[in-house]
Amino acid sequence: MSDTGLPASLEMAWGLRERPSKGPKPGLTLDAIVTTAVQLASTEGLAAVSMVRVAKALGVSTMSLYRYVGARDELYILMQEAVTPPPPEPDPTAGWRASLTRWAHAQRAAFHRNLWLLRIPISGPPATPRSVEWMESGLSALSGTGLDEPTKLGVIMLVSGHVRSEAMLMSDLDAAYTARGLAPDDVLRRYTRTLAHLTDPERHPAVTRLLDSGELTGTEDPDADFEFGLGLILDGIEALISRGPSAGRTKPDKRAP
Amino acid sequence: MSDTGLPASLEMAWGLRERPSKGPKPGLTLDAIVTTAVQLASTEGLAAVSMVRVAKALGVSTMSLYRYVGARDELYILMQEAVTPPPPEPDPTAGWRASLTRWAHAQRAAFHRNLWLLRIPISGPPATPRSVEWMESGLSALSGTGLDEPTKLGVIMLVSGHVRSEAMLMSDLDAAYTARGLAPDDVLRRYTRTLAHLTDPERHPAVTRLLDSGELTGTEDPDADFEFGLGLILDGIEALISRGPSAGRTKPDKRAP
DNA sequence: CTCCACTGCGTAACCCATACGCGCTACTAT
DNA sequence: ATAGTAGCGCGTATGGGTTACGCAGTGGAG
Repeated sequence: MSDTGLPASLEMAWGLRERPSKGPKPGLTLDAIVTTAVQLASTEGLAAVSMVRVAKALGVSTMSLYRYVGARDELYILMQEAVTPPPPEPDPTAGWRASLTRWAHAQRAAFHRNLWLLRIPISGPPATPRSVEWMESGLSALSGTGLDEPTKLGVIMLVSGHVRSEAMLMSDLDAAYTARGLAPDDVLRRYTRTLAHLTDPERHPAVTRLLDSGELTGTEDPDADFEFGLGLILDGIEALISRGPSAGRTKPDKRAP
Repeated sequence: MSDTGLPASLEMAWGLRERPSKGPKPGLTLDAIVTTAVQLASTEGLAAVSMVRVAKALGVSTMSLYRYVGARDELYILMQEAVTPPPPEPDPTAGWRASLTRWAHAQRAAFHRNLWLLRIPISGPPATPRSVEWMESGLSALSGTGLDEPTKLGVIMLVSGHVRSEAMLMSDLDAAYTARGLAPDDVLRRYTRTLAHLTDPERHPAVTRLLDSGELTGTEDPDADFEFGLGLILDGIEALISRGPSAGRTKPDKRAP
């Protein structure tokens, strides 16, 4: 009946389960484990977060951790949950556009604060308290737009997809210059040079034009890039909304092929 | 001078390097290795592609592979390159919107054909022949729009970000139901039920409204979702273009803070 | 005909996740 | 009080992985 199908540690996160009070006093806390793992990820990247390393950092044996966490992937989810801040407070006076903009920026900030988040492989739909809070927050930013519910969902998924994309780019760049010992600018400069070597003005006229234009803002000014894309998306949403409340998403009624 | 900084196998992909003709005849080809790896990924997922497994499938020892490929990540890149089709032929009669739409669809199709592609961790900017071809193709779709070069780049990155996002969702869903033995629909149904259990109409009114609406098209009809998002983005681009050629991307001249 | 660049590969060092079961602890029900 | 038992930490073992290193042989270049 009330079986959520969720792992035990996640049910704890939802407050559905207490730690039992039977056996010997636990020497560890889920919190301590997750905090240590997060610290490790912040300083050495997600790849450094292995059960062995976390246990060593806590001064316990590897297998102890499995009393608290079902598997490594579960630990990853808990780490994500731990560093994800609550969504911004709703501002009833603000319109949908301002609200959604704030929502997107907050989400982006969270990713940028912990770039390793983007390295966590997603294994299923979000089922943590925080992720549902963010979903709630995003949806409610669109109340008053007259869009129907599934369309709202489509909109916030589009926006958060954009956020993820841009943050992923940052994460990649970060990984690239963490691997070698280079500065971010160096990586980009080196890349531009390499590209210039490899491209052929004949076969790649457009790329050549871009390189010749000098201003490779590609990833140089991430803020501007993000803002630019978000602006375009919001413009598209605006067009959708003003097209009338009934428009919604045209459900293509599949005719027989 | 002509040092690209690229790994040897990638330089081969660009045709910059021949296999030397000295020692004993190579018993393997890069092609054979990559093909085997791709096959393995298609049938058992990217996680099954280990040097050990690939070597075993080829009937050679593990270490032999390292004569052809510098590291596992390099093999991943070569796999990506191998399965990525060339971008669609440009159609000079088509406008930018049709061209870009075709471009996006082709890219999406490539991802959907090989969902494991999305599981490859990106470690740097794209530097393979195919990825440059796609870049070229995307940029040239926007010639005639009057946008300046960096803006064009921003636009195609936005679009391909959307493609990636949607495909990633598919890949996640796929991973979820490959892991357990469930059908895709079951995963979604189960998720909806779980979410309904966990959410509280008081704390999550908007999510509840969504769930009550019945039509959880969230990931149910991926095509429609993708089309919807792409349409919004293209609308945004259209607005940008018609705003005038000089508009470009407003470069925020950073005033002193 | 000699040289040596290049071949495949065996070995081994080093990571990792996790199943299983032991000895023990301390709460709960009697 | 006391027995029962759920829960604890952890040692051991299994089975996976990547990759450095160096050997013995090969065959084209000089």
